[in-house]
Amino acid sequence: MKKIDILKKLRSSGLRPTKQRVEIAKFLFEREKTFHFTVESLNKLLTKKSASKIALATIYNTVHAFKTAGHLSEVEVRGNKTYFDTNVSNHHHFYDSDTSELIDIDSNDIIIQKIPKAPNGKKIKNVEVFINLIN
Amino acid sequence: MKKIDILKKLRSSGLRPTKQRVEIAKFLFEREKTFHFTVESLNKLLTKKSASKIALATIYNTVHAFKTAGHLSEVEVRGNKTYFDTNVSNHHHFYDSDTSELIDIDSNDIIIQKIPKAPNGKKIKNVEVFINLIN
DNA sequence: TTTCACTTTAGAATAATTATAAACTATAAA
DNA sequence: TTTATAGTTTATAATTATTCTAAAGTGAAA
Ligand SMILES: [Mn+2]
Ligand SMILES: [Mn+2]
Ligand SMILES: [Zn+2]
Ligand SMILES: [Zn+2]
Repeated sequence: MKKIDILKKLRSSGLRPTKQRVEIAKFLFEREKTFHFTVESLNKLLTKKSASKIALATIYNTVHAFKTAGHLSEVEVRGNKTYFDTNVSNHHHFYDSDTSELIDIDSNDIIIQKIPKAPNGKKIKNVEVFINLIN
Repeated sequence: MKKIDILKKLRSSGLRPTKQRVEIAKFLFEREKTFHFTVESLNKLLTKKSASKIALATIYNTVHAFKTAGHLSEVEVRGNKTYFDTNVSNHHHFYDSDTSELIDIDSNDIIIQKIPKAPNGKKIKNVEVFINLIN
């Protein structure tokens, strides 16, 4: 994904391409592989990488704006930090509690044969599988 | 589960059956169905139910002691609160984000046909399935 | 009974996140 | 181009969940 696409991506979702947003978006979206992060880890990586310092509040604002726009998803893992994911398609995860690392599993790599029906009046929105790892 | 069993349960895991622990244990374990809760919700329910007030720190201490003893498990759900579960066997969950409610799914009610192999050097500890619900 | 390690407790401390409100800026209109 | 303004950033305060601390209290072994 090139810079022009980043600008398009932001503009098309009603987000002004500010210096900060472009920098964060380039960091998050100009990569081959899926990226899982917390706001804290993203902040550290951005501080290390770039010259200009972005306020922590801006990173929170931006990550939430990207999530609302559908450019990031939120993943639930153990712990009290919120994890975000550049993979917004339906997929599953390995979770290595040793390193607190998430690894994507393609939706097609897990097949569920039997599943209970949803309770009274509710519908199934989606199914998420977590495979917890140990050494 | 009767009071004598509660005392046995506590003693057998090296926990002195103090007034507070017995009260919390009775509240948590003397019920037919599985119970999912946060420390905050447990605190509210205990305050409402009982005459004697238990300090919040004690509820945190006790819940963690019970978890360490294997009498409670921790469930990961969306949000930044920690959820606990009186069901300590291997099982899955429906999650109703509308009510923030967890519902147990028996391990046998979900059959996974295809699963990817664990990454290099890692082993699969367990597989957790979350079925997210909508109205 | 006495003793003491274990436990409870109030309050302080920490960690993650959100709110506030003033300064700044992208961009549409003039 | 300037100007106007709604959107954005930022430092800092506030909030929320949880853990820490250290003093007072207590269960149970001796
Ligand atoms: Mn979490
Ligand atoms: Mn959680
Ligand atoms: Zn992912
Ligand atoms: Zn459960």
